[in-house]
Amino acid sequence: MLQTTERKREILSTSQRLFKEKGYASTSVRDIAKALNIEPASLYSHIKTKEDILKISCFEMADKFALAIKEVNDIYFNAEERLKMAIEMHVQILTSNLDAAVVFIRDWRNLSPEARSEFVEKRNAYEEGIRQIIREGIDEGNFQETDIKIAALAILSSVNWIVEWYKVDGDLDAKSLAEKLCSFILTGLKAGKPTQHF
Amino acid sequence: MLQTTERKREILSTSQRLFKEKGYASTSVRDIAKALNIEPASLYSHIKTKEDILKISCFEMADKFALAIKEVNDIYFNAEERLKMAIEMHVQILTSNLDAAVVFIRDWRNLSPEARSEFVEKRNAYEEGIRQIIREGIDEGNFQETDIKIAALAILSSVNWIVEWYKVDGDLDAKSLAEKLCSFILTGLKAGKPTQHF
DNA sequence: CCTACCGATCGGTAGG
DNA sequence: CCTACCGATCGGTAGG
Repeated sequence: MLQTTERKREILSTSQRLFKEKGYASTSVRDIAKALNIEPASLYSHIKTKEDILKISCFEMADKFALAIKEVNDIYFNAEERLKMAIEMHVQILTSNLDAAVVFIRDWRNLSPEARSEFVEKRNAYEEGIRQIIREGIDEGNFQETDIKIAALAILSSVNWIVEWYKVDGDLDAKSLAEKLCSFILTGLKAGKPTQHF
Repeated sequence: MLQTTERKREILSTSQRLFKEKGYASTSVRDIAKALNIEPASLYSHIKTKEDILKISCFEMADKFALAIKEVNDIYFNAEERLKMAIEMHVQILTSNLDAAVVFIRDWRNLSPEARSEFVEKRNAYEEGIRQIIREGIDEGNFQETDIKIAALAILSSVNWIVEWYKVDGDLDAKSLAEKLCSFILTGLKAGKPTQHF
C-alpha cells in the first residue's frame, strides 16, 4: 500500500461492491473486469492476484479501526465518554465505507493463512481496546459488573450488523444511528427503573 | 424434506461443518466427498445438487426459528418474559446447531434467487415476531420508547454473533449465555441508576 | 489495456 | 457407491 493509483482505487471499490453482493469467493476476476469494462487480463496490470484485492480491503479497514481506537484512548477521559466516542467513530467508519466494511466483516475468512492470522491479530487488538474501555468503566463504577468478553462481542456485533441494512441515501445519518445504538447499549431495552414512578 | 435418510444427514452435517470453516462458495463437492471418504459422484445418489445442501441447511434452521417464535407467542404473556424466552430459545437453537447456524446466518446469500427470496421472507417473518414483542413491551410501558427496528436488529445481531465464538465444549452452557445476553439487552451496560446509591 | 491461451478445478452425468 | 468422463469456468501468464 505504498501507493494506490486512481485506477487501482476504482478496481478496489468496484470489487468491494461486487464482493458485498455475492461474496469474495463467488465473485470471479471476470465479474470484476466486466464491471469495469475491461478484459480480465488487464486487471493484472494493477493487482498481483485476486487475493490482493481482499487483503487491501481488509487491512485498510483494519487500519482505520486501529487509528480510531488509538484516537479515542488518547483524547477522552471517562470510560462512558470513550465508549460513546468509539462507537460513534466505528459507525462513521462503517457507514462511509459500506462495501469495504462488509468485506472486512464477512470475507476476511478467505484470506490465505498468513494474511488471515495477521488480520485476526489486528482485529483482536481492536476488540481488546473495546474490552479495556468496558473494564475501566466497571472499575470507575459507571458500568455494571458484567462479563466483559460477552459485552464487547455484543456491542461490536450489534454495531457491525448495520452494514447489512444501513442505506447511505436513507434518512438516518451516521451520527443519529450511532446515538441510537449507544443509548441501546448503555441503558438497554427496559424502561426507567421503578423509582421514576414514585 | 419429506424424508432424510441417515446417510443424507451425515452428508448434511459434514457439509455444514466444512461450510462453517471455509464458506459455502469455497467448499467444493470434492471437499465434501473427501471428508466423507467417498467419491464426489457418489454424493449425487443422495442429493440433487450442491445447492440442495445449502437449501436444506437454511430452511431447516428457518423452520426451527419459526416454530420457536410461534411457541413463545402462544404461551407467554408479558412482553419482557416473552422476549427472554425468545432469546433463550434462539440461543438454544444456535448452540445446538452451531454449524448449520453459521450457514443459516452467513451463507444463505448463495441461494438461487427464488430460494433466496423465500428464505428472506421467512427471516423477515421471524424478525417481525421479535419486533412485535418489543412493540408490546413499549405499549405495556415496560420497554423504553426506542426505535423498534434498530432494537430488533441489535438484539438479533448480538445473539446471532455467538455462533462465531461459542464453543460447545467450553464452560458456558446455552442457558447461562442466554441469561447474560438477556441481561445485557434489557438493562444495558450502565450501572444501576443514581437512586440505588441513595 | 488487449489477444490468445494455460492447466487446474468446478458441479454434475452416464452407466454400471 | 464407483469408474470414467463432460463442458464450463476458474485465476493467472506470455507477449505485445
